[in-house]
Order: sequence, then structure tokens, then C-alpha cells
Amino acid sequence: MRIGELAARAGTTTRTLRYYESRGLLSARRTGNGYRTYDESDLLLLRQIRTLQDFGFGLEETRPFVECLRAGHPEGDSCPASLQVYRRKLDELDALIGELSAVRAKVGEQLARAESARDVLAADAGVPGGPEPVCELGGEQP
Amino acid sequence: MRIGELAARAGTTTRTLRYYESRGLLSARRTGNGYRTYDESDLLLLRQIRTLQDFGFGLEETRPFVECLRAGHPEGDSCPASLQVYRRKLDELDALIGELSAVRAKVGEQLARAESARDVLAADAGVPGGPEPVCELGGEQP
DNA sequence: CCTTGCCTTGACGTCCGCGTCAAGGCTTAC
DNA sequence: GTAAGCCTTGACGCGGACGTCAAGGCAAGG
Repeated sequence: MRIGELAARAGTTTRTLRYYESRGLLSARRTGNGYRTYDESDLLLLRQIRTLQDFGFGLEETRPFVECLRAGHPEGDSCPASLQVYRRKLDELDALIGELSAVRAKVGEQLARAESARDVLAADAGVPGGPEPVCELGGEQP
Repeated sequence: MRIGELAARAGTTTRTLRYYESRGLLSARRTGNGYRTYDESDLLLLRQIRTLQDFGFGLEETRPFVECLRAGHPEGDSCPASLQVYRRKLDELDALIGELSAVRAKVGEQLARAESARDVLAADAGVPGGPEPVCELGGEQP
């Protein structure tokens, strides 16, 4: 099949395939007129790349999987190098999730603090015998 | 103070400050010779931006906080628009953490599956009366 | 013959938050 | 005078994974 069909079958674009080829991840035979030609194994290879991309793997991180498939292994992750990438990714994900959770907690705190501060001001403003009005809310004109 | 001192006191660079200014987040008075001049309130403003940046906020997301401070409020999050940004960020963080957790689970599954497949092959290869050797491991030469 | 729809290479644009270099001006110290 | 150490604007670079446009070739249908 040609590049357009392969792209369509993998749910991506021809530009992407040419980009992968430029990065050495995908190779293509050529027909007489210079058109790229692919077979079913290329589709499997491409699907492997796309799956990992969807997982957030960088292109370079998919390389061991690609080479593993190219070497004739049944799965892209049948090779030790691929398993190493999995493990590294798990560590990265754990670290990232941890950081994001910490940030989430801090932002949550900030929001709670800011809202309670706002509520205090609102309550003060609403209570007739309350404290002095705060300048930023605009003083009541007598 | 001039730009170099402000940058140092905020733990950032002059380039960054000029960039913020170009984005309309930071403003500067000028001395006779064209040098930028800042005061303490600019430092507070800058610290607000930096704190949010450290949280992973985009520059545009810091704008409401900056404008809130500029309007004379005691904190950058004393304004409703800032609280909205907090809430939006919390939602984004929750969504992102959720996605990353899902990916982590899938990658973990893939790793476990690939490792067990590898172990099965290794066990097969190690057992004398086991199954036929698999081609991808290289057949034993008689 | 002409259009349509594939394909080719090459090259620049995108997003973001700056880093880095260039070329020059001001001020202060020696 | 001159060297050091600030400052100015302008402009290009980066990383990642492509999008998009340009200019043209090839094949098939009417």
C-alpha cells in the first residue's frame, strides 16, 4: 500500500509517516515512480509507535520497540531494552503524578484560604455591628 | 532598583523580566538614561508570577493575579477571576492526574504481561523435557 | 487535453518560556 | 583613557511532533 492508505489505516497523516521515516523509525520501499510502498508489517510497526505515543512516550523511547519488532520478535516489548523503557516510564510517571498531586494539594489550599478570606470580608460587610469596612471594598458613603 | 537587582531578588533573569514586560505582565518606570526601574511592589508582583509558574500555571493564567495586585488588593488571589483560575487549574490537574494514572496502570500491565511472557520462554528453555525451543532465542546447534 | 487526486521534496510555521548572541550606550573605578 | 560591569533593543535558537504551504511529477478518467 502507499503512504496515504497506511496513514489512514493507522489513523494518522502522511506528514507524520514521513517524519517517522526521517527519524529512522519507519522505512519504506519505493516503486518505480518514487512512491513509498508499505506492507502489513509496517502497519503493525506504526501501530506500536502510535500506541506508545498515546501513552505519552517520546519518539525516541519507541525506538527499542520498533527495533525489537524489526528483529522479528512477535511483540515490540519482547526485548529487554523495551522492558527497560517501560520501567523508566513507570518511574517517570510516578514522579510526575507525585509532583502534580503535591501541586494540586497546594493549589487546593490556596483556593480554600482565598475563599475563606473572601467569606470573612463578606460576612464583615454584611454584619451591621461588625468591624470597620475594608478600604478595598469601598467605604460606605455617610 | 534596576532590572538586574530585581531579577536577582526574585531568583530569575533579566531576560525573563523583559519577557514578562513584553507580555504586559510587568511594567517598569524608566530613568533618564532609559534604564528600567522597579520598586518593592514590583517584586511582590513578580514573586506572585513565579509562584504560579512553579505550580505549572501558564503565563496567561497568572494575568488575573497580576491585575488583582495592581488593582490594590492585598493578595493576587483576592479577586474572583483568580479564584476561577484556581478552580480551573484544579480541574485540569485532576483530569491530568487521572489520565496519567490510567496510563501508569496500562504501562504497568504491559510490563507485567511482557515480563511473564519472557519468564515463560526462559522457563521453557531451561527445562530439558520442555517444549520446542523458540526460533527467536536461537535454536541449539546439534 | 484537462482535471482530479494521488504522490514527491523542501522549507517555514506552531506553541512556550525563555537562552543566547550581537552591537552598542551609560557609569564608575582605576 | 580605558576597562569593567551594568544597561538597551533586536533577532535568532531550542525542543517535539508535527501542520501547512510551495512547486512540481505521475496516473487515471472524461
